Amino acid sequence: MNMSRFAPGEIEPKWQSAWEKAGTFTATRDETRPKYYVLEMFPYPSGNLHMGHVRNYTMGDVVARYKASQGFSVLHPMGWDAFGLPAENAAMERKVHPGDWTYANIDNMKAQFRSLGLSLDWSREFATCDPEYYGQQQAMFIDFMEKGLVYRKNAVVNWDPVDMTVLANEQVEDGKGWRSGAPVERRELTQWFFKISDFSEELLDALDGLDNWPDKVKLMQRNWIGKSRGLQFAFSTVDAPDGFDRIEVYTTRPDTLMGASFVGISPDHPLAKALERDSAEIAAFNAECRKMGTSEEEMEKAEKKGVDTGLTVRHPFDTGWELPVYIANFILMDYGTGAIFGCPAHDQRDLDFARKYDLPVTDTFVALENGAPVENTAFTPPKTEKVRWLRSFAWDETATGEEAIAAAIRFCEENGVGHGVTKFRLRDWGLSRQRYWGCPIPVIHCDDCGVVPEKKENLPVELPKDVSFDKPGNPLDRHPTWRDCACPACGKPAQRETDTMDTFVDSSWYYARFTSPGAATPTNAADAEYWMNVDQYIGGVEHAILHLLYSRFFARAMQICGHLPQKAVEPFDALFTQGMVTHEIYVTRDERDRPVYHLPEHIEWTESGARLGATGEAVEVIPSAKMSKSKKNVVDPVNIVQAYGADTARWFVLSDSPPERDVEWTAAGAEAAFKHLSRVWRIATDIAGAEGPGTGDDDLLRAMHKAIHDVTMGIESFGFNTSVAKLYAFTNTLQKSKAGADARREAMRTLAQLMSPMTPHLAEEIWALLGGEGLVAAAPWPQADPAMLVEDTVIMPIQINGKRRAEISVPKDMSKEEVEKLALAHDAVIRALNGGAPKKLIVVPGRIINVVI
RNA sequence: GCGGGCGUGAUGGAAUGGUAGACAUAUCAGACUUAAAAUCUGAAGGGGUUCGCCCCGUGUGGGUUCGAGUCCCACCGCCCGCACCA
Repeated sequence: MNMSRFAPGEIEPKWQSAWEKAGTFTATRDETRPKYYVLEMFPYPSGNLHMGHVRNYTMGDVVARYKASQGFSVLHPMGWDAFGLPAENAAMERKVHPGDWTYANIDNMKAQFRSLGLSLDWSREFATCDPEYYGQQQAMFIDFMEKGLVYRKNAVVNWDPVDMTVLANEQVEDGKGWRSGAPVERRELTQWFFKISDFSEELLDALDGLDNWPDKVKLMQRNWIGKSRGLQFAFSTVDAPDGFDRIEVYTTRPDTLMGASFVGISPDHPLAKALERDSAEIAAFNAECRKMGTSEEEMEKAEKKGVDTGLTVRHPFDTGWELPVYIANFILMDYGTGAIFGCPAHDQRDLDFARKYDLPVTDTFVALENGAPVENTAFTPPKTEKVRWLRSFAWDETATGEEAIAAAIRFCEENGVGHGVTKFRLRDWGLSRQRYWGCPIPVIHCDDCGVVPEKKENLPVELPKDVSFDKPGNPLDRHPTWRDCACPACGKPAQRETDTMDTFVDSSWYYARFTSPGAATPTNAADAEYWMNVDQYIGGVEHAILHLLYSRFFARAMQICGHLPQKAVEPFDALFTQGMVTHEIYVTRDERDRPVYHLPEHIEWTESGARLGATGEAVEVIPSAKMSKSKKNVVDPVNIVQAYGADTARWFVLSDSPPERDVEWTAAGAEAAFKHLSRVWRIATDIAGAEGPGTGDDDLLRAMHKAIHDVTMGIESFGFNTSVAKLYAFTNTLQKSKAGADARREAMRTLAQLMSPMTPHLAEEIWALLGGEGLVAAAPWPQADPAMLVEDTVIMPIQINGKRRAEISVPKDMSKEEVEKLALAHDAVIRALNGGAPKKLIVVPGRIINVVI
C-alpha cells in the first residue's frame, strides 16, 4: 500500500459511514448544553446539485462543525422546497406526475448531498409537498383565518387568453404568454391575502434590533416597507360623472401644491373605468394599459403615457384655478389612492409627462444660490437641504423640504384641506395561485354558509393524484370529483377552494418545523423553545426582501396563534448572504449567427485560445456569469466529486473569494485545491514516520498558535477565504519546519483540526493517522495560547509626508518619545529634513510613524 | 424606471483610516529526471535608475485627513431585487 497517496474516493465514504454510525450529527435537545441552530436556505429539488449549492451548504457546514467542536448542541437540518412551477412544466413536457418527478429529484439530489459529507441531521428531513407538512400549513392557515390575518379581495393577474390560464411574471415574455405567444391581459380575480400590512410598522421598527443582519438587507427591507408621511386630500371635480365629484389624492410633497399642473389617475382607478364607457379614446388607452404585465418593473420601464380625460379639478387653494385630469400608465392603483397631482418642477417623471403633453411647469422653490428655473431636469434636492421658496403658503422664504412639508400639512389641516397620513408601500401578500402543485387552501365554498374553513380533523386536504396536464389551466378546477365535499358548517354538498398557496408560504415556516418535524401540530412548544431562534441563517441575497420579510411576518402570525414563543418573532438571529458561483461562457455561432453554447468540459485550451475539443473550432470566451443551464457554463459537482473528491470541491468554494461575493469556478483552481490537499496528506504521512528531536520547536508552536487564532477569527467573521489563506501559510511553515517529531505531530494534528470544518474527510484521516482521540468531528476546538501570540519586537514603518520611506524595528512596548527619537535619527529622515525641523511628527504606537515636512 | 450592492497586479483576492498586493492561480528560472509529469527551491504591480533609490499605481473625477483601497460627493461599468421563478 502506498501510504503517500491521497485517495478521497476511498477515505470519503469511509468517514461518512463512520459519522453516520456514531450519529455524530443527530441533533438532540440537551438542556445542559447551549444550542446552536445553523440553517441554509433549503433547495428547490431541481434534480441536480449545482456549484451554488455546494458553496452555500459548505459554508453552513463550516459553521455547524465549528460550533459543534465548541461544545454546542447543533441543529443543522435539511429539507426540500418542493412545490412550484417546474414540476408542472415537467408534467406537461414529459407526461410525468409532478409528485413523481419531484420525489425522484429529491432522491437524486439527496445522494449527491450525501457525497459532500455535510454534517446534516437527515432524520429531520421533509419536503414541503409531503402531506404531513402541508397539512400542518393548512391548520395554520385556519388559525390565521380565525385571528383575522387572512381575507379575500380582487387582484389583477396575468391572463393568457389562448391558454385560458394565469401566468407567472416569468412566464410573460415581452407582454406575451411564453407558450401560446398570445398578448397577455390583466384580469381581476378574487384572491386570498395575508394581512402583512397590519405589521408594517412593527416589521419596520424591529429591523433595528437585527444587529447581525447585513445593513444592505435591512435597508432594502426598509425601502420595501416604505413608510411615508404625507397629505391626503380631495380635489373637487368639474362636470365629472355622478359619484365622482371628488378625487382623493395622496402626496408626500404637499409643499409643492402651488406647483401642481395636472392630476393623474391610474388606468385601474374607478373614474378611469367609468369614463371609458363614453369615450372610445379612453377605452382604447385603458385597454392598452391593461395589456401590460402586472410587474411593477414593466410598468416603470414603459414609456410614460397618458390621455386627457377632458375633465378638470379645482385647486384646493384657488377655486378659479383648474387643473386637467389625465389617466396615466405609471400610476399604481395599489399605492396611495391611485391618484396623484403632478408637480413637474420637482419630479422628473412629472416633468417628462408635462413636456410631452405641453402642461405648465411652475417652480415652487429654487436653490439658495444661483437658483435657476427648471428646464429639462427637475429640481429635486434632498429634503434636508435649505432652499428658497417662490410659492410658499405657510413657511419662511428659506426652509428645508422637511420643514415645508410639515408646515404644509399643518396649514392644510387647519384650513380643512385634507389631513396628514402615514402610509406604507408594503402591500398585503396575495397567496392565491391557480395551480395544481401547491398546498391546497383549506376552505370550502357553501351556497348557504359562504366561505368556511375545513375542519381540522379533515386535514390534510390532499391533492388528488389522478390529474392530467394535457390542457393548460388548473387541473384541480376540472377534476371530476375532488372539489365535491360536505360543508363543514351545515353538512350540505359544497365545493372546495381550488386555489393553492404561493410557495413562499411553504418556505416561511420550514425553519420552525425543523425543530420538531414529526409533531402532530405545526410545532412542539418545548422543541421550539429549545431550538429557536435560528442562530445563523445563510442564503442568497436574492431573498433579501420577499422570503425574509414573509418569514418575519409568519413568525409573528405563528406567535399570535401559539405556534412559536414570543422570542421567535424574529426567527433569524444572524443572517449571511453569500455570493454566486460563476463561470466563463463558451460560444460559437451557427450558420444564422445565433449563439451556440458549450459545456466547459468540451473546451480545450491551445496557444491560440479556446477551441472546441471535438472539432477544433475556435470558441469565443465571454466573461463570467452566474452558472446557468441555458448558457451551459455549468460544472457538475458530481463530476468534481468523482474526479477530486468532496474535500477538494469544498476547499475550492471556500478559497479565494470572500463568501459574500461571487466566486468564479476555474478548472485550474479545482486542480490546485486538489494538489494542496494532496500535499497536506503527504506532509502528514512524512510526519507520521518522523522520529527524534529537531530545531525550532518553539517557532513552529508559535506559528501554530497564530494559525489557531487567525483561522478561528476567519470562521467567526465569515471570512472563510482568509481562514483558507492562513491554513496555506501554516502548511508552508510546517512543511519547511525542522522541528522535532513531537512538535511537528502536534502541529499537524492541529492543522487537521483547523481544516476539519472545511475538509472533514481528510482531517479525520490525518487525525487517525497521528493518533488523535476519537473522531476529529467530535474533538474540542483548539485554543490559541495568548502568551504564544505576542511578538517582542515590532517593525514600524516611517512615512515622510504620508509615503513610506523606511522602517525601524523596535521593542513592542517602547515609549512614544523613544520611538520619535529613533525615527528622527534615521538616515532617510535626516536626509529628507535636510537640516530643518519637522512640521509635525505622528507616532501611532505599534503601528506607524509619519514625519510631516 | 425605482431600491440595494460591487469595482485592487495577467487572474481570484488580502489589508481595525496607518508598509497596497498576504495567500493562491497562471507565468518564468533553478533542482530532481534519459525525458516528461509530479515534487521541491526561487523570481515577479508598472516605469525609471548613478543600484543609493526615485516616480506612478486600488473603475473615473473631485473632497476630508498628518495619512484614503477604506470616509464623503459626482460619474462610469457590472450584478441582485421589484410583490405569480425559487
